[in-house]
Parts: sequence; C-alpha cells; structure tokens
Amino acid sequence: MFELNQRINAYRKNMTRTQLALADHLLSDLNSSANMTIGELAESAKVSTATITRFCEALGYSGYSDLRSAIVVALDRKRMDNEQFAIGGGDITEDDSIDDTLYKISFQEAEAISDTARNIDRATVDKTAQAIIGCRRLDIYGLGSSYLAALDLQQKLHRIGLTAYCWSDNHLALTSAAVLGSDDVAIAISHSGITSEVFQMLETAKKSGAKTVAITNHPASPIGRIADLTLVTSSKESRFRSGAMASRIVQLAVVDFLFVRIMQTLYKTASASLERTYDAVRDNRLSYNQKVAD
Amino acid sequence: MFELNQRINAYRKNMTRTQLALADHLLSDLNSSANMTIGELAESAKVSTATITRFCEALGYSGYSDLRSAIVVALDRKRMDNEQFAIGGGDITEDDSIDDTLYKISFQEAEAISDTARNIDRATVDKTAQAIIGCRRLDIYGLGSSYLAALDLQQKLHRIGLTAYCWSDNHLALTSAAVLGSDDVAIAISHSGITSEVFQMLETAKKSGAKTVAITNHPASPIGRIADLTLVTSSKESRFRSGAMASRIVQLAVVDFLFVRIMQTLYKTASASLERTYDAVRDNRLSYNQKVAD
DNA sequence: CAATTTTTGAAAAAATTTATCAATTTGAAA
DNA sequence: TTTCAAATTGATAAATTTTTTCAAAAATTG
Repeated sequence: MFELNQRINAYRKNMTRTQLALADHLLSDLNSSANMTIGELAESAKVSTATITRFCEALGYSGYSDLRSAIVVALDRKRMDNEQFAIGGGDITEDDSIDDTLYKISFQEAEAISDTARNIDRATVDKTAQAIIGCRRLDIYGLGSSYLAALDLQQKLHRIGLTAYCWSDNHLALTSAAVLGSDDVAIAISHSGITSEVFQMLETAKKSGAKTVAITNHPASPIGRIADLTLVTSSKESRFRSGAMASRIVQLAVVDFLFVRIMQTLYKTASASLERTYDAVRDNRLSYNQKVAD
Repeated sequence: MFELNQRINAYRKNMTRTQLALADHLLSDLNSSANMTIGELAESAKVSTATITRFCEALGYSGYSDLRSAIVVALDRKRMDNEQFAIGGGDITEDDSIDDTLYKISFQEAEAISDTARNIDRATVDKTAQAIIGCRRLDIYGLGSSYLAALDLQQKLHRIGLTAYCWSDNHLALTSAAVLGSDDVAIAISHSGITSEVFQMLETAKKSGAKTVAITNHPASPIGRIADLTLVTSSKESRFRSGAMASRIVQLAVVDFLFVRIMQTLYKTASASLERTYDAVRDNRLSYNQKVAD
C-alpha cells in the first residue's frame, strides 16, 4: 500500500477515464498485477500497453518496471503488517513451522533485551561498574545457565586486567567468599533468585564484609533482597522455560552494560590493554584464504 | 535483506566462483543493483548476462525481473527497519550517556538476533537438528566467548538426555575428535571462523568420519568452508569488538533455534525428561518468602 | 455542428531478457 | 605432470517485453 496508493490517489483527479479504470483494476488485484508483464496487464485491464506506459509516467514512475517494483513493495509491506500482528510474541508450540519458530524465538529474545535496557536502574548499573573498577578482588557466582554470564563477565574483565574469579562449584565458591574483605565485591547471577547454593555464596560474601550485587529477574527474591545492589533483568520466560532461553541472554546483556560502562570509565588505560590481548591471540588465527581440504 | 539474503546464503555452498563474485557484488551495493537492467549489472559485476540469468534460476527466481523485485523488497525492508529505530545503530563512544549506551547496546544486540533469525538457512537448521538427534555422540568445540555457546548447548542437550561433550581445551578436544566415527557429529563455534585451534578440532573430527557443523559469522572462512553444514550468524561487531558482545549472543540464539527444533521433534519423549530434570533440582530451591538476614 | 484538442490503441522500434553453443576453465584420473 | 571429460562461461542469436510513433476515435469547445 502506501507509496503506490498515495501517488494514485494524488493523481486521481487528473486521470482520464481509461486511466481511472486501469487504476481500479490494478488496485483490485495487486497480487496478480505484480506478476504480470505490461502486455498481460494490458489485456486483463482491457487497455493498450501504451496507456499503461503513459499511466506510469503520469504517476511519476520511470516506466513499467518501476511501477511494478512499487507494486511489489506495496504488497510486501501489507504482508509484513499482517504478519507482525499475527505472530509477534505468541508462545512457541511443537507444531510451529520453522519460520514461525525462529521468528518467535528471536522476537522474544530481542524484546527481552530491549525491555531490560529500558527498565534497568541506571544508577545501580553505574554504582556496580564503579564498585568493580575500585575493588581489590571480585567473585562471581552462577550455576547452570547463569554460569555462562558469570564466566563471560570474568573473561571480559580479565582481558582488561581486572582480577575476577568465577565460581560454579559450591565448595570452592564458599571458600573464596569466606576470605573476601571490605574492599571486595561479590556478584551473584540467578534468574529466579532462589537458587540456594548461590544464595549461600552471596550470604557468605556479605558476612565477610564484601559489597554484594545480584543480577536477577526477581528483585523480591531472597538473592535479590540480600544484595546491596540489585540489577534487574526483564525476561518473561515462556512455556519452554526449562530451556532458559531469554534469561541467560539478558544476563549477558547486563554483563555488556556493565562492561561497556567500565570501559568508558577506564577508556584511556583499558583500551591499550585490550589491544594487547588481541595481539596476543592474533598468531593463532588462520589466513582467510587458507586451503581447505574439502 | 531477508528473503534474498536467505536464498543467497542457502545456495552459497553450491555456487561457482563467478556466482560467488556476483553475489558479493550484488550484496555490496543493493541500492544501485535495484535500478540496473541485467545488462548494466552484468557490466558492473564483470560477468555475462547469461551468468546472471543462471544465477537467478539457481536461487529459485523465475528470472531477472523476479530477482530485481526481491532486491527492491529487501531494500525497502531495510529502510523500514532503519526508520523504525532512527537512532539505533550508531557506534558506542566513551562519551555516551548511560541512557544512550544502554540503548545502543540493546539495539545492536536485538538487531543481531533478528537479522540472524531472518537470514539463517532453514534447511541447515533442521538438518543440524536432525543430525544431533540421530547421532551416537556429539562433540562441541569453542574457545573464548564462543565457549559459552558450546557449554550452553551441551547443558541443554544433557537435560533432555542427549550425550554431548563440550571441549575448550585443545588436547582434550583433539583426543575426543580423533575417536569420533561416522555416526557422530561435531560442532565448531567460532565467530570469525579463523581460530586455528577450533579449525584443527573440526578438521580432526572430519577426518574421523564425523559429520561436521560450523556456527560462524563468516561462511567463507576456513571453518565455515570445511564444515558439512554451516549455520551463519549475522552480527556486525562494532568498534568495541574485543568485547565480543553481539557475537556470543547470536550464537546463543542459534543454539536456541537448534534446541527448540530438537524439542519440537522429540516433543513426546523429551518433554517428560525435561520435567524430570526440573524436579531433580527443585529441592535446592529456596522458598520465595525465606527469611533474609538483611 | 464543425473544428480543435485530447485520448487511445495498433503496430513499429527499441530495449531488455533468455537460450544456444562454442571456447575456456576446472578437476579428476592416468 | 599430462590428458581427458565435465562443468562453467561469455558472445551471439532468439525471444520477449517495453516504449514510441502515428493515425483513428472520442471528447471538448465555441
């Protein structure tokens, strides 16, 4: 619709009889018009090809192919509009086609990231970033899929020369938490906020005097409540909950928020350090044109 | 993008050299291609018109005008997308406010996920899912941030009772790859597709007779080319590249695509197994109203 | 109602796309 | 390496499609 309809309507008052008939014929069945040559369209509209060419020019198109492009675009937009409302956030079922499935997953994940960015408390993000920069030592706790985000944060900080430990083993984590001090920071990652092991780790860290941070979807949960700073993710986990899809992705997004804020603060010094890390692994990279067996 | 990119990516593996060059030329400047006749395009891409006609047919279009319609649609969608998020794509700088920073990060990540879902080859996703379901044993290789996605896939499959090993250590991985057989599958995850260790792992697996899969942003890279099945992510890593932000997130999205497709296939049996895993960890969950010290 | 202008379609011309076929390149086998 | 068959490619011919031309038909005006 759109561009095409607009032009046709704008020009309507200046149209001749046959042009009006042609316009109506066209709009009455855009679908088939899109796949016709000028000759076929002329026949179906019962006008000459010359009339169509003139019609195109009158509308401001450079010729028939240009008009046809406009028709194709109009159709596509219409289709997109319908789709957008039709599927959107719906739940994934076992009968969904692969197209629907991929669309739904990506929609839910993209939406979760946007929601998290919109809703997360700015001050808490920056306080956490500052705490990480200023601390003597950082412990990160996460189990299951939350371990991914923990590991990722640790890797990132390591790259820029900040000391962080990432624990998923219960005993090692508790041992580490027990020796933290008041200059240290502990971050617990848990979607539900009720994983007892992780709660215990953060509780121990707190008792040791460390500043505690929680990354969770549920701020009112035990882990969310015990932490000094709580970073709240916004993912509505769907029916395939056990898959823990959107939740770990928004945790990574929060890690990115923190990391970029840290980077922005440290820019002058950290950037150099990053380059160095990159150089260190460069030698292990293959040439892009490397011969491949198959 | 979209339909067009999808078809091109799907067909890439079977393209001849000139066709590849043509595809790259086309994608490198869709804007002008959309307004060219087949002759003009042939000249600008330095191939014959016959080659272009064959290219159209190979992609499943009925001819050049059909392809051109697809180009026009792709351009229009791209334009629409950009309009929708007028600010969006800009690069993150060290001077950005926290609002801008969070917005830009989330935009880039959400866009990368959507792009990946739109462009990834459906058939390859489903072939990979089927291969995973049917295989005797699955090896997953990933280093650095790609290790996260590897680990995640392994965890997910483990939950539904499929045997998968996830390696990041070079020697362990090679040992494992060496003992794979023709009933086995190996998946390599690498954003760049040029990590030599991971290439070696996949190469070893291939020599052992295993079916090989690559998850990479660069299908033309060594890892992308050596694999039997290549799943292409679509993330334009920005200036803060070393942060590897969007890339690992789209890798996780691809893991989700695969996992959900597997789940849909296995639904009847797997669903029960998932419930069981969930029950197994329930005892370690805190009550939501648990008394919290602070 | 006649004269003039505008509109129209048939047919010719131009442009564009598709098919054909020989030359070249590629890749496998000796 | 050399040879040969198969695949790929571009030049050219054929077919199709679009645009232009021009004379006939229709509409408009005085």
